[in-house]
Amino acid sequence: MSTGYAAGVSTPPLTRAEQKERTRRAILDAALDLCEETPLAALSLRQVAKAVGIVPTAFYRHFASIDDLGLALVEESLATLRALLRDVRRGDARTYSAIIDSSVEVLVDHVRRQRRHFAFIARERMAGPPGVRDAIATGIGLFERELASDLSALPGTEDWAEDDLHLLSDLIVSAMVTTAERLVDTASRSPEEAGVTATARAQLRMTLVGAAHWHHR
Amino acid sequence: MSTGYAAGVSTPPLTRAEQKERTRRAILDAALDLCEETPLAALSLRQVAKAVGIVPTAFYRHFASIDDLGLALVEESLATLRALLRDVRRGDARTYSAIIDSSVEVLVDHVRRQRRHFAFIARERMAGPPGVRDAIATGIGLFERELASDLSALPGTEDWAEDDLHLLSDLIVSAMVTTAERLVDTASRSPEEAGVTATARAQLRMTLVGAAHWHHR
DNA sequence: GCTTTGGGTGTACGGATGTTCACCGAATCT
DNA sequence: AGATTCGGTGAACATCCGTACACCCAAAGC
Repeated sequence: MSTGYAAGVSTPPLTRAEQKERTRRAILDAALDLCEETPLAALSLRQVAKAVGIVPTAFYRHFASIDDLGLALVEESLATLRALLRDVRRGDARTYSAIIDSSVEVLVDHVRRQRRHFAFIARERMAGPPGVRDAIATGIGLFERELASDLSALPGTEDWAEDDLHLLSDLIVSAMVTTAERLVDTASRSPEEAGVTATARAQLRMTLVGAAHWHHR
Repeated sequence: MSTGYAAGVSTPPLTRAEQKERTRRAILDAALDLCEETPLAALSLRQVAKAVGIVPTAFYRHFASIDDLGLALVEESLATLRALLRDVRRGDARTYSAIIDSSVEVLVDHVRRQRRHFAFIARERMAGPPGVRDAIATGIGLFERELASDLSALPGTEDWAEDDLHLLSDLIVSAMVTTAERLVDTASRSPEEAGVTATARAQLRMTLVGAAHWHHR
C-alpha cells in the first residue's frame, strides 16, 4: 500500500481535500466503533490508527490528540442531538397524547439510525474527560431550554411561571435521556425495545398529567 | 520500608488478617480516588499500586485483576445504595410532601458522605465493563422493585395495577439517579446543591401529582 | 522452638503506547 | 514544466504496561 488507507482503488480524480476528509471520517468512524466497548479515556492512538489502516503518525495530520478527537466526536454527536430536536419539533401532532407518541417514535428512530452517537453521549456524559463532559452537559442544557420554550407555546401553559416550565422540561429531558440510554442497549425492533418505548410513553403521559394538575393544587 | 505499606509504626499486635484487610482497604480507597478522574477501564494496576505504596506484584495478593477490583468496588458501592434505601425507608414522615422532603434529604446526606461510591456508580453505570454495568443495573433494578413494593403500601395506591406501580417507581428512581448524578458534581452545602435539591423536590412533587391523577383520566 | 504460611519485596521480560524525525510522491500552485 | 504543499510512510526512542519468578521474613501453627 503506497499511499496508505485512502488510496482509492481506481475511482475518478479524487482531490486532495476529499482524500483528507475521507481519512478523517474513517478515523471518526473507527473511534466511534471502538468506543462501543471502551471509554474514550481508554482509547489509544495506535489502536485507532490500526483500525483505520494508517500508520500511527498519520493520525496527527488530523487530530492533535485523542482528547481532540473526543471533542470532534462530541461535536458530531451533539449535531445528532440537535437533529433529534428538530425532528421532534417537526411533528404536527395536535393532542398531547399524539405529541408524546410521535416524540418517542422520533427518538427511537434516531437512536436506531445513530446508535453509535447516542451510545457515545451516554458513555461519555459521566465518564468522559472534562471538556467532553462539559460539552455534553451544555448540549443537553440547550435541548432543555429549547423544549421549555416549545412548551410555553402549547395550550395550557399560558400562565406558567418560567421556573415551573423548566421544572417540567428538565423532567422530560431527563426521562428522554434515560430512555435513550435504554434504547442504546436494546436491539432494534426487539420485544425489549417495544417495552422500553411503551414505558417511556406511559411515563411521559404520567408526567404531563402531573403538569396539567400542577397549578391547581 | 521492609514490610511494605502496611507496616504499622508501632501499634500493638496487628494480626496477619488485619494487615491484609488493611492493605485491601487501601487498594479499594486508592482505586476509588483514582476513579474520580479516570474510568475504571483506563485504570492501571501499577497506578493503583503506586498510589497505595506497594509494589505492583503485591496487588495480586488481593485481586486477580483490575476487573476483579472493579467488581469489589461495585459490590461495595451497591452496599451504599442499599444503605440509602434503608435510610429512606426509616423516615417516619406522614404526608407525601414530607416523605419527599425527607427522602431527598437522605439522598443528599448519603451522596455527601459517600461521594466516591456514588461517583463510581454514576461513571461506571454506562461506561464500565460488562460485569460492572450488569451489577449496577441489577442493583438499581432491585431498588426500583423495593420502592414499588413500598409504594403499594401507601394510601392512595390500593387499587393500582402492578404495571402502573412500576411505571411510577421507575420514574422516581430515574429522577433520583439523575439527582444523584448532579449532586456528585456539586460542592457540599453550596448554592448549586441547594438548587439541585429544590429542583428534585419540586419534580418529585410534580410526578406524584401526576400519579395521584393517573387513574381518573 | 522449628516448620509452614503468606503478604510483602526486587528484578526482568515482551509488548503496547505517545511522540520525534527524516523521507516520499502525488496533487496543487505558479 | 518546475516548485511547493502535505497526507502519507517507517524507523527509533523512552516510558509504561501486565505478569512471571525467586526471594524474604514475621505471624501462625505444630
